[in-house]
Amino acid sequence: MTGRPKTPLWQAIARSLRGDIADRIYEVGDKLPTEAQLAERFGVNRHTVRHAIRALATEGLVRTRRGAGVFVTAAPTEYPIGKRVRFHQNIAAGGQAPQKRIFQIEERPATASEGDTLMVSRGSQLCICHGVSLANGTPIALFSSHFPAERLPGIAAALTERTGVTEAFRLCGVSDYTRVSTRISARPATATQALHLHLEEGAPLVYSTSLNADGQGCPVEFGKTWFAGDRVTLTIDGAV
Amino acid sequence: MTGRPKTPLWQAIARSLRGDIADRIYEVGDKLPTEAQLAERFGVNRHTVRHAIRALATEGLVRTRRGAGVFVTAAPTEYPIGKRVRFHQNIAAGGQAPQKRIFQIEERPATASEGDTLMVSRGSQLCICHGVSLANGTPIALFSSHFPAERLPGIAAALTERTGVTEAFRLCGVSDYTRVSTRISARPATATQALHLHLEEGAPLVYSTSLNADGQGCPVEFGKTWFAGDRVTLTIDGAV
DNA sequence: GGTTATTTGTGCGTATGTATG
DNA sequence: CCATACATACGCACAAATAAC
Repeated sequence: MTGRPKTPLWQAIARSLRGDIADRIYEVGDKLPTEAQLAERFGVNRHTVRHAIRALATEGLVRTRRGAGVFVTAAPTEYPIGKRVRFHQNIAAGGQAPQKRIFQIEERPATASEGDTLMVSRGSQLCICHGVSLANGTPIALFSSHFPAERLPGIAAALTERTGVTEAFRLCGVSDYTRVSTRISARPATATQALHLHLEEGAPLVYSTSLNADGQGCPVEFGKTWFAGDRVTLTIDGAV
Repeated sequence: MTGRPKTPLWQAIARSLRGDIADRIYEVGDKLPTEAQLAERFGVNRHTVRHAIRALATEGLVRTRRGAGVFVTAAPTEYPIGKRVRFHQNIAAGGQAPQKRIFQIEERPATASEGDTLMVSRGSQLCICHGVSLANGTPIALFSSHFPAERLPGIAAALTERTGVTEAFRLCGVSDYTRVSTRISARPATATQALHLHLEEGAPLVYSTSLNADGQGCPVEFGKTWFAGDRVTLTIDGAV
């Protein structure tokens, strides 16, 4: 034959439909084309389309109603990236309930490269916060935030008391902060990452590193974030 | 034992080192820690580290010199995203040779959603350009650019003659254009995408959709881009 | 320029888990 | 159930190239 289609047809179709939902070709609440129409579009049997739709339904992306059709119930979370990136605001603005779960708060001296990015001397104490971000109860990202502990007295305690980073910063005397830079690439999920994000090992993640600074341009946070690739869309407004 | 490490140790180590290079923890030209040091850091035998390094060497990321050490020879391409995104300038600014290969130029009427984003009526003619972008000869991204043909007379011919989109626009009377919005997520590579990008099927891609408009804010291009996740890092300057 | 310590490259032996027949 | 083959992983020893003194 032509080649060998390693991926089953129904998976390819599910992926295609998933992409259409992520691209807002089908908005939340929209009715998908009928199974017969989809079967014709993809050139497959209706059973194959049904298999794909069943997969999307178990993922919670669509809901089927007998006699009515298939309806989009959820779409990837929009996550705006700009000068002011606030997790809670970002998620809440999309009409979803933001939530954070902290795994561990670690304190250790900075390595040379960590010190460079945060503009502190090597060996200066760091406070590192590992956890997961959720929207509407489903995990969307893993994060590990690096804070310069000596510049932010009491940051570790503030992070455990308050859920938001913004509030924790305020307790440490940082009234405002802005995003200096963001770097984005894609990585496969490790076994442990997949576990926490409820994904398969090797599933594509959006890996982002970011630097936040206070009003004087002094770095206050260096963050690494692993977004579940099919559950989040980072958006960048041209104006930023 | 604890769990079952499905992925081989040497692959996990290779991935970790690959990430460190992408994060610029080890810059191009830097010497990696010795095999003995890495073996101690990862808690494995030196042979296992060697296996990982061999994998990185075949990828062209590092080069080994007996008696001297292991040196970083390449790192992911930096691709700045901002108000003015120009492929050739982006790649050239990083000291790499930009190149483009066009697979097909297609002309067909716009669907309803395509018309919405490009602000043309449904059924209005579109010019769609499929191809691959390369840096230093290695493919880094697949793209399909959608142009409103009626707004840009002669765009199809201009795209075949000139390599750059910027020059093609100029031929059609668009002297300048800026990035209106960018949307980013991660997707696994399909079989055909993997083929063109020289990746494994399912490898993580950064999937980006973008909208460019002319000086009057009139959309002139809607683009979809699939970046090879481990070969590109999108960077967003806070100031843009 | 020669000596020495460091570092990669190579070889062999052992053990384990997994897939195949 | 057993034999075989293969990939993974560890341990030890030594050769060869490099760099530093």
